[in-house]
Amino acid sequence: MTSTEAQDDTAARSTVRPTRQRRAVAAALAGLDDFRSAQEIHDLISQQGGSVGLATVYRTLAALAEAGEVDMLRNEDGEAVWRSCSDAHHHHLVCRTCGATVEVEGPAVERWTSAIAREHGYADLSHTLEIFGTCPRCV
Amino acid sequence: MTSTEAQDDTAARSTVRPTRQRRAVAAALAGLDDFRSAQEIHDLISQQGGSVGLATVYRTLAALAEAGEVDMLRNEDGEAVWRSCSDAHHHHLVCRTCGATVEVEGPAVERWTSAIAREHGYADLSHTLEIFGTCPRCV
DNA sequence: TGGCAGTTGAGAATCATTGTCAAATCATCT
DNA sequence: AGATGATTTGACAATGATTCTCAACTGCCA
Ligand SMILES: [Zn+2]
Ligand SMILES: [Zn+2]
Ligand SMILES: [Zn+2]
Ligand SMILES: [Zn+2]
Repeated sequence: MTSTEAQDDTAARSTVRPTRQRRAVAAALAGLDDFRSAQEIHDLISQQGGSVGLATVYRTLAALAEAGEVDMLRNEDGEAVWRSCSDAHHHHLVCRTCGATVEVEGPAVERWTSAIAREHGYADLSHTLEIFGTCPRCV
Repeated sequence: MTSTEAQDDTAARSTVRPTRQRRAVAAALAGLDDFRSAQEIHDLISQQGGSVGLATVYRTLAALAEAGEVDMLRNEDGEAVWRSCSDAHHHHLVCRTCGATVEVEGPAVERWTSAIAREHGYADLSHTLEIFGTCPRCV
């Protein structure tokens, strides 16, 4: 996950309805512990008898990520994958085979990145830090 | 950049010719200090009177990255961008506006990621760590 | 100079992601 | 309930980056 959060959203007036589709996506994510692509989440919902358009899955995932409800990162192939995580800022140790994830925290790393960036005069920071590997179950 | 390097390449017999196209791509990279997309590098070569097919630019960049000659990372939009860097393993502080880059090293971070991963039984590791921001010149 | 593996480029093909827009839903107010 | 207006959805088109295809071309070396 990145460290910058989109907060403003000038049109803070708009209602966000908890529709059947959005509940389905949220439920699918809640039932998972791994990072999954939009396509996989879409398929999962279908397999469970649900029916949500792929575009809606993308829109919902984007909204959830925007709201900080889920984390999105790009796997080694550049594809976006999502997962519902804890609230606190953290990073991930992800199995590149099955997506199994471990949330990790590194206060020292956070401080280090800020210091480095500031030192070089960079502002409006964000950072990505993900560890990929093969989990014990995937040999 | 990631920490794993592709080494084997079973067909280690193949010759790698220093063609006009490959030289053009290498030269373009040498004349840059920022991370750029394949398209940008392609355009740059064209502007300087050169002519190299976009597919060849992609192929050459992939080969150079494979050989460790250049670093490839994905910007916040998920696009792949390349840059010729120093040999040692390092990470980057990148301006999300102009691509201006500062190479950074963090031995402590390297140790930390390895420890965390090992601790959870993950093998065959690699990691990504990039810091994005707005450089001094881009306000 | 011939032969050939390695290379190239134009264009098609993939594929993830986003845009379009009419139809469907929902919330609210008579 | 019925009307009304905003929000949401989904089928499908459109993008855009990256890869694939394959016939033509080239660098190398006997
Ligand atoms: Zn696994
Ligand atoms: Zn962090
Ligand atoms: Zn800049
Ligand atoms: Zn590192």
